[in-house]
Amino acid sequence: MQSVRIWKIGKLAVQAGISVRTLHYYDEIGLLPPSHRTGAGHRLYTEDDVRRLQCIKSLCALGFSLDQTGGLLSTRDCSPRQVIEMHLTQLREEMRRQLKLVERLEAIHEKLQHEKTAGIDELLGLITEIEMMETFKKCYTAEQLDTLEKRAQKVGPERMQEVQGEWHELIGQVREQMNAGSKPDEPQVQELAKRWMGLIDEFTGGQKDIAESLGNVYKYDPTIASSRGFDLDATIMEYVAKSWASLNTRKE
Amino acid sequence: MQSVRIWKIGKLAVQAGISVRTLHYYDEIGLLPPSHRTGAGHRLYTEDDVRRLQCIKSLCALGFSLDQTGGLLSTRDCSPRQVIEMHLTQLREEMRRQLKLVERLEAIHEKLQHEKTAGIDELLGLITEIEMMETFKKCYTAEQLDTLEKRAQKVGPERMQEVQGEWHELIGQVREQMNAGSKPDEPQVQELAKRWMGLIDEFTGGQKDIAESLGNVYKYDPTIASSRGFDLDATIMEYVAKSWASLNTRKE
DNA sequence: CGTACACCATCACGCAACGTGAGGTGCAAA
DNA sequence: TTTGCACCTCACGTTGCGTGATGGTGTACG
Repeated sequence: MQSVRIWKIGKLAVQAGISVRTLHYYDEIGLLPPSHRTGAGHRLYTEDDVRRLQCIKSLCALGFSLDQTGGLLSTRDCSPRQVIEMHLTQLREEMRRQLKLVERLEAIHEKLQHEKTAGIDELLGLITEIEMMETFKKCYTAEQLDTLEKRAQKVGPERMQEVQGEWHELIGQVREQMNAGSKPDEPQVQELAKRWMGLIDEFTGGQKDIAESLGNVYKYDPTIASSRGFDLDATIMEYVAKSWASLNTRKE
Repeated sequence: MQSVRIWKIGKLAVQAGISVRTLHYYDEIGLLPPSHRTGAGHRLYTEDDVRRLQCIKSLCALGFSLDQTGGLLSTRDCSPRQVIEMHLTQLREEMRRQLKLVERLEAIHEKLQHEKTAGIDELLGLITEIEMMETFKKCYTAEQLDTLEKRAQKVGPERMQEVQGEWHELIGQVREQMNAGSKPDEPQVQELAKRWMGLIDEFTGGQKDIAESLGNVYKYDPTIASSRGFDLDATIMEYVAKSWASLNTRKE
């Protein structure tokens, strides 16, 4: 109603639908310092401040961090197009992760319906089972999947988890050798390669086609490996393959 | 290879693919205290500890917090079914939010392609515009939407934002009166009702059908109001409606 | 036997975005 | 003058660790 409109912090908080503490915080980090203060130190916000706050709220509602928001509001010239695109791809990535989680949980939930017992141990068995199947599902035929499932049930979830630990260890050791500059045909590397192939054998029940498919999975989509927690890439797999080959050629 | 297998913290970290600090932390919060320590205080993990760690990793991978994970692992009897379901619904909720964000950003991104200028002000105009349209899109006919869009362009984004602030203020004042026990036909409440209807008028360009639809939006889906940042529910709207009605009956 | 070096230990601060008091003013009504 | 509300400035708590700082251990090697 007056020519100059001024808000104290409480009113502004109500008007913007946020808390006083939030405004304190925005002041603290320099995102929205009030244009004026009273003699007693009370914050006084002008219309410009209010507009800035609206902007901040909008950008935050789009998922930007306060830091990014501040950046967007300060750069007068630079086009926000790129920022938006980056943010968008990032969000989509996040969504994919979420979707995977939900799918996993749904699978577990469904399996839980069939099982009568609902102890924590069964739950964990199901979880490892589903994690495994999920990894393979993309590349195997139904028949192969069936074989793998039987195999997994035979060795049991504990051994599966143990094996996972051994993989981590083994991969670490191989990477060490690689970084140390060891050649693939040196004996200590060949030793690692033997353990490597041994694990694969146990895993696949010695069926070559399955082992090969497994190799392809990791070869053509390294993201799967990292999603399973493995620090694995094409160079390592090639290194081990060479080492294994050097073993076999000598034997012949 | 030996009958009793013991891991020190570094080995276990490598084997599990996590950091030493993480194991320190899990010990600190009591989630995974090692079964033994050496005389010098070095942590010694047994096979049981390793299994527990695998469980923890699995549950975390499913999106449970460390707290929830600890709970799941400690409750031997209670069925985890409910926990899973709760978590699942929560995750789905989260996904819906994410999806909304992505859609909004996509809309903004598309609009940015058409606009030549890419300053921050235009961006903010687009954002408010899209937020508005999104609210309405669910309940209006194409014709009404068109009217609303023209209306929004006419008043401009700044005024739209200002109005939003006034809404917050107004809603707060009405809620105050309600909580204070004021009757709808008391003059100060009627004053608020007048402002309320004035805002709606400005908003809708005075078209009754649009205003009515708007009322229905908020009446039948209060979640929309809260997603727009309004602390609005059916009781408040009824209260204002009564107050407005009391004004009009007196006039006649 | 000493020493070099990797590994282990315990603090303790930092991050994001505030929530939640605690303890002390400013200002207007009763 | 007292009450009471709105405001102020610390300052600690949240989650899941990362990243040093500083100092003790354990073992392999000369």
